[in-house]
Amino acid sequence: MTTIKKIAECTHVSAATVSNVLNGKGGASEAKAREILETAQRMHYTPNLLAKRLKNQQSNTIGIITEDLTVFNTPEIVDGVDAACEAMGMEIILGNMRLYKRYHNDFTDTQKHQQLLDKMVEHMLSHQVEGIVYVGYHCRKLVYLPTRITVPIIYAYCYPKGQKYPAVIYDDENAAYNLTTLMIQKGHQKIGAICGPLDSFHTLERLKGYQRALFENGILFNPGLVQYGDWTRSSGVAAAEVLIQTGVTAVFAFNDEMACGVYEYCARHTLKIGTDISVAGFDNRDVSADCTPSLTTVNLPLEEIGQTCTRLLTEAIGEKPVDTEITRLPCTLLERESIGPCPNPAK
Amino acid sequence: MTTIKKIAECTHVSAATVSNVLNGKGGASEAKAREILETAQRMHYTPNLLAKRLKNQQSNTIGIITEDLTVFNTPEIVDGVDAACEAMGMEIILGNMRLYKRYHNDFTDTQKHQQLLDKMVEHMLSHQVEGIVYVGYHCRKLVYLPTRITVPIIYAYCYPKGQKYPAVIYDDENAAYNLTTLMIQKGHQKIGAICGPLDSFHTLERLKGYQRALFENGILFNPGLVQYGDWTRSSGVAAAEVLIQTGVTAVFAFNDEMACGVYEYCARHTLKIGTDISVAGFDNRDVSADCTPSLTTVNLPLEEIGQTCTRLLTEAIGEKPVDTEITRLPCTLLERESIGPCPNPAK
DNA sequence: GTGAAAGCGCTAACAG
DNA sequence: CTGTTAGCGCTTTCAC
Repeated sequence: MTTIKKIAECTHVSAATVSNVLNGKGGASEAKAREILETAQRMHYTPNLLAKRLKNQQSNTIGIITEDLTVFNTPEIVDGVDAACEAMGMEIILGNMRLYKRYHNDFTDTQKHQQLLDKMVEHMLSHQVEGIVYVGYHCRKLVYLPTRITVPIIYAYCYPKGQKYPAVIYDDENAAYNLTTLMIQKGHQKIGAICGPLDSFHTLERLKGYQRALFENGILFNPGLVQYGDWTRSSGVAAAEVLIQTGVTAVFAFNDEMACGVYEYCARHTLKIGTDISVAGFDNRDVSADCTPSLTTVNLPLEEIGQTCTRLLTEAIGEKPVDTEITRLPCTLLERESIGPCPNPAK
Repeated sequence: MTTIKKIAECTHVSAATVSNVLNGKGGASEAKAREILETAQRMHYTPNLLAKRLKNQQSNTIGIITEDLTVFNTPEIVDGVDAACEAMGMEIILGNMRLYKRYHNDFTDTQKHQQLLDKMVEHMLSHQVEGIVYVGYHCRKLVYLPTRITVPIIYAYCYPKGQKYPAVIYDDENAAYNLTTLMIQKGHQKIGAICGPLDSFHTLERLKGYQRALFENGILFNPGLVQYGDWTRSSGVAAAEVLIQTGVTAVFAFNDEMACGVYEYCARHTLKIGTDISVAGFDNRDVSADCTPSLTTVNLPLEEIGQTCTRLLTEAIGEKPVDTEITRLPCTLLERESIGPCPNPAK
């Protein structure tokens, strides 16, 4: 381990001078400075961040707590936080609770979660983090919150009960509204919807957007055109079966997997997607770009969520007044091939 | 910030004693000890890890460098490393190079990569990591390696040129061999293969496994039954078209996406998968479980790769003799519904 | 049992 | 321009 002290010895100056030079603080003769720099290089000096931070009393680090890193949305969000941090010279430390792997969708054992979370927060605090980003693995109201936290925290892809802390999620409703509007613009009037479960936040929001688009275009909302799936492909197939028999010309599946189910149904019944029937999904999962015809879907601003969190967090760290609002980031419509004009525009 | 010193003041003992008690080192009267513990609790004492580690001269931390966190295999591997570390009281720090996002599949700009990597390693070293896991985003021979590294390093999902360092990958060949063997056991003799590009490590290995299975079962290898795709669904459709016309009864797609392409082709031509024709994929992507019929595929031991890396790394850190072998972890065959008996077992 | 002292690597304030 | 000193929070001898 090459230390400042060793360099000082070799160059016959004091540690302070070496420190100054290495940090570009000037205060050394041209010659000495060069000698020090060269020696540092030659001896492969690597500053010890632990010591530096201990001394400076600031870690320049924020903590990311993820509910589960292996769930599809999480890596992108972490990536966003990471990128933003890099850009502003901050660092991250990652704490993965592995909630999904441990408990799947069982969110009833609040106590266990609470315990895990508190341990995680404590751990982050031990690392002297200056703020924390909490990344949920699906959008929902969190019922457990850190018991004791001494730094700013911000929630991504979920939002805390009671709105005591800021949160960044995406705008489900407008995305669904835009997508439905696009279908209407293409001449579709009988548009089926394949929702997720009714108790899902996403279902509710997307349904609202769908309904608003219909309303604003003077189309009667027909509850018979709404089916409820469970986000799986097979539930999409089942819903498609029902919907297509009602004579819909377009189907809006609330996620890409269920949209694939619609594809499957159509393939079986030799309905040509984009011609005989239009289909849209949601989430922009890998498969949506790969299927044929490519699936029109909604891209989630995951990376932006991460970046926005970082920005808000650093503002909060900088003692700016924190507002505890929920920020909703817009999604982008990915118009691809699966939505075509209505085959029989005459109503 | 509650420090040991403050606790010492409050309890009228020295910092040394507080330290001893807090670390369960004994050397204090029952009464004093209890008082100290209580005070620490009450004042929400959180140990400062920076100071602790600086003093102890060991960080208990390993660094994970990922080529790109957002590529499908990476989070699982990171999760595996993380889990293993947690189990042995180690910590991780994550450094994401974002190679895929920055350059996509362009690995020609070696210099840039080299620079990024060196910066990353330097950064990790600054954090006093005791070892490094490098997570590639696809299996290949790495042409750039850290210029200077002073701690053990181990490669996951890729392997370094010249084999100077240990690596952990998975066993493509045996997985393909097992899968092909399964098809043969079900009576299939004309088995088509849809490979990835010929210059891919995965293609080569899997092809070897496929060929070995044929050979061991006395089936002539017919090059006409091998098609080359580019891992995308649409290339799977195209390959299926060719293969199925040759009269194959089973198709082994070298990834799930291309297998989905086969599904699509079959749906269009009303071929029933698992009955009229058997299909298998590789990778166990989400879609494979969701499609109908569910796709028989190969599960990649991603988490195990992470765990194995951690184990090997900690051994290396413990000064155990390091061997620089490539460890190949077995994949598991996920037998689902898409492979059925051969429709006309008479050859 | 308990505490004083020294020091991990680094920086900041101040003196020369 | 350069060095001395002190100290960040913690632990570890080694005396008492």
